[in-house]
Amino acid sequence: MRGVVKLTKVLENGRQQVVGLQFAPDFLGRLFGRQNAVTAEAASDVELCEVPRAAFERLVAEYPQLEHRLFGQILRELDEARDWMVTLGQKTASEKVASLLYLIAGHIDPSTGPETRDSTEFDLPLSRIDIAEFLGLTIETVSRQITKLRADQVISVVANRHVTVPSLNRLKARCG
Amino acid sequence: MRGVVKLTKVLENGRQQVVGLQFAPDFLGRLFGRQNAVTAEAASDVELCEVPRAAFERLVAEYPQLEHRLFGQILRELDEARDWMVTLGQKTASEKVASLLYLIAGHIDPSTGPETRDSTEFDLPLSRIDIAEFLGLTIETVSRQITKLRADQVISVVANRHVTVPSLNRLKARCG
DNA sequence: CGCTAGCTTGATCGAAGTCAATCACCGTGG
DNA sequence: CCACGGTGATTGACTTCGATCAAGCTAGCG
Repeated sequence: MRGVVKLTKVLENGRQQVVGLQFAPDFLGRLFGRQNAVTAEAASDVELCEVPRAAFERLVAEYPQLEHRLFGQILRELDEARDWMVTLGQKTASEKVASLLYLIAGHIDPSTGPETRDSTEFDLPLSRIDIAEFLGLTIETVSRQITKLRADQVISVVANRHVTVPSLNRLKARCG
Repeated sequence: MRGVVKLTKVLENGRQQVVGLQFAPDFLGRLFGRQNAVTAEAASDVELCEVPRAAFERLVAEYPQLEHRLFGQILRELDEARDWMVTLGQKTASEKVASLLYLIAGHIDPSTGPETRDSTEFDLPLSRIDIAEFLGLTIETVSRQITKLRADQVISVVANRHVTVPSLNRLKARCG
């Protein structure tokens, strides 16, 4: 209902990768008892609506339209995962950081009104560690790239978490 | 029905990322006229069964069970995409190459019988360029890592394409 | 006050990228 | 049959980007 949840996977040796962010009001959970689960963790304060698995699955089985809507969301998640694969595989560190900021800016904004504004601001739901794990970088590299973006006036940051973007297009231009 | 298809995405500047491989007998195509498409390209000789979009969508709308099966496949693809994000984000070059070989070994094998064998062999459906684009590496790095895997007796390669894996477990151990 | 957690900054190192040469394999045409 | 060019893969020398190691800095809090 509110907030940001991060989905992560770990490798035996402790390396960890954030594989997705879910913003309200997405559905969260494994359908059809599938394995290979990810770990879900609140990244900000969250408020959520819990439904017992059995009841939910009965509901889904009974109303194909509900399944259809869930299908739509999963398809969107698949597209986002693939977009992110491009970012992870092909972009430089600074492009990665810019891309993540751009992604968050686009999703977190509660004012879903006339999205014509070029400037925006938001609170980062992720720590530097989370960001590094999402981007496949170290926190030091993330920090340096944020510093650089700040030096180039692409963003400004107060209290390490609150980000102001004077021009989303300028930020987008940094995404590669 | 037969063969391997690769799904790719490109970045304006020409950088390209393979975001998925589809092995027979997967369904291939965009459901529900979604945007944000990927490019599908045959990676080996393929044989496929084409269905007109309109007829197919009518069929899906009419038989929820069909939609349910497609849902299952997409869920699997999402899991695979997320697994691959971990590989792209956290693994070293040689782990990436080993992971790709392991992935292909697991999917391409037509003998879906008693999968207890620890050794296998197959023809790579991908060129070095494709592999590099899948892994977010350069062809030179891919080549060096393959050479190293060969030197360490984890695989042997003939004619650049035919790969023999004496021990899948040994290969898996190289995946990180 | 000092302590801790999270972030930034600097110095150095190493894995992978870049540039370039060579090789192996083919199909084509003289 | 063999020279020729073309494509894809390998190998080597060098460079670079991001990781690692190591201090500081800042803010919140007991």
